[in-house]
Amino acid sequence: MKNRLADLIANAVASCTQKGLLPDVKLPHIEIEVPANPEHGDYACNIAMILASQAKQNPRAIAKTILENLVDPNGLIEKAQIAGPGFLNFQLKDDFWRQILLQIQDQREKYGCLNIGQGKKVQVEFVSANPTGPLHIGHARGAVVGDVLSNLLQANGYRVSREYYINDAGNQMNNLGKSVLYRYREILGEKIEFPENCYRGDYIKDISSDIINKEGKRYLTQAEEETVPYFNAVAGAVILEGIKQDLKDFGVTFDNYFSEKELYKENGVSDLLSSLQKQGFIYSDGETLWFKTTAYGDEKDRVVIRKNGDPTYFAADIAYHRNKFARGFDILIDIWGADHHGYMPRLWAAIQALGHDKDDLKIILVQLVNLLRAGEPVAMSTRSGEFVTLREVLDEVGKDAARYNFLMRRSDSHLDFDLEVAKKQSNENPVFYVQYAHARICSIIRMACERGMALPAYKNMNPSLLAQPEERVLIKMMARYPEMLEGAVKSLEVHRITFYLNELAGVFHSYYNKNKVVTEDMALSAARLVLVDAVRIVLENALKILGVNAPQKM
RNA sequence: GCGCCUGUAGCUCAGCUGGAUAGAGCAACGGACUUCUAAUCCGUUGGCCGAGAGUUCGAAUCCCUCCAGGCGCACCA
Repeated sequence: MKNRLADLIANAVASCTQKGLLPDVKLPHIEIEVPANPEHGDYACNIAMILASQAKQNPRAIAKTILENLVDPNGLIEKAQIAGPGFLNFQLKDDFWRQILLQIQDQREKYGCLNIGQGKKVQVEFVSANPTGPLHIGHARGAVVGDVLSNLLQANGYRVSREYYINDAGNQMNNLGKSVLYRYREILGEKIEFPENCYRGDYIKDISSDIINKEGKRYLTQAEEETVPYFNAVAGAVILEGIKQDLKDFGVTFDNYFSEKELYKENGVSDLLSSLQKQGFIYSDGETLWFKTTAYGDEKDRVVIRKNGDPTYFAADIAYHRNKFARGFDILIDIWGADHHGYMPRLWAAIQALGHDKDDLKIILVQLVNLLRAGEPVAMSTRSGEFVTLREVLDEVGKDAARYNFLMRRSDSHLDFDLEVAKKQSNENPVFYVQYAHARICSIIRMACERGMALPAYKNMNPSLLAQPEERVLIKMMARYPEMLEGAVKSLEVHRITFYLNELAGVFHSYYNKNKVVTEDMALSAARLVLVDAVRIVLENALKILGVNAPQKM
């Protein structure tokens, strides 16, 4: 829609320059926007003001020249005028707007989706929580953002792979094994003092008891160095299974779980280091190996091999990202908790050293979640075991409300998540507002069927009966859907979908309260049924991207 | 001390990448169910866009300087 108008204007400007009415100016990107004030028409363009300084002419005069040379072969434009400092305001023909309905009915679940990605391969890595404990509410936000972003890109022409990186090779796994062992001993009667770095949650006890039930007390006598690695493996596997199950119930699935351990097995880290060494990015200070990340703007160089000979987490992470690129992805997207932001410059430095563009790796920071219960903050810490798990949130507020809540803010703004509010089935909870709109439309269509009015095909209704101003507003709102999706894809901002949905649902509810869809007037009813069904389709399409259910009844 | 994020209505937040008179939701107040679902709608109240200077036709948006809050600044992950 916007694009077709932009083309007309571009042609008009070109023809003006050709005729010498305008100096030969460089044509800037033509911005078409939807004016906030409906009196300013359906679309507005600021081109005349942009050109004013280059052309050294009064913007209103330029606007006039452009309008005089505007050719509209398909008759889109009802009215065009110059306003304010030099805006071009356009009102499109009603017929043109009504064609949107045809398009929606025609494309159904595909309506709104554009082939922006053109088949590019993109990998989205998210969650990637250490398997040392169940997922908590902080992980949940990243999970939803990653999942919805993947859905969004997939719907718009990208080939998307979702991946979870399992940090199963670091110290924290040892601490996990130890924690299980200490609980094991404790249950079997020993008195234990827990070190600082051990995990205290009840899930550790469960794993310990389970080992006792299956294998008895034989690990009491075995040397700790032998037991811990085994307990690591057992606990890691149990916890990872739990994580997968929680995610699945949250509507989040992955194409691939990538193990850090596997990376080492395949010499990914040592290969990486030797190749960086050849390129001259590695130097030694006698005890440790350093990576010259300052060569690409990092504030200081980073250690890759420690004094004790072990590679750092960073070394493994570079190897991991090299591995990702080697798998043929055109774009990598990492979704991180905002507390890791300090890590970005060094990773960007690393991928540039590997010969990639900084833009090939997009990093989305998701701010931490302040968990509240009835306005009171809830303290959380994985080590102490005091946290609200994703499981508990799912059980308490449900999948749809939880997901929607995480999508109502830009990901880089802090989010207050109040359990009491989220589980209320009331107007404080916007997810129901949107779902209700969908259910209402389904209900109308059901009612129409009962009265013997099956949903008519678009071609069998008379679109010019949709003459109410609210109907025009609804149609314009639906016409904006593809534009909104495009913006969300380009900015990688999924919250825009939620805001759009709230607005669309609002416009519909308002229409519903003012106009009756199914009446004695068969022709009018048919037209309105097609209209509201189009709204239903758009709601359903958008909710599907959010991974939120679109109910037939509420 | 350095870096990143945030600061917009009483509260929680949008603001389409520089546009026209800054918008929603919640809260408060007043109205609308004999009606296709009142989980809804209609109306009213509410603003020095943290502060100051700058860039230009035009700034909540961009540059600079402050102020406040959050988060980082490991041979942890």
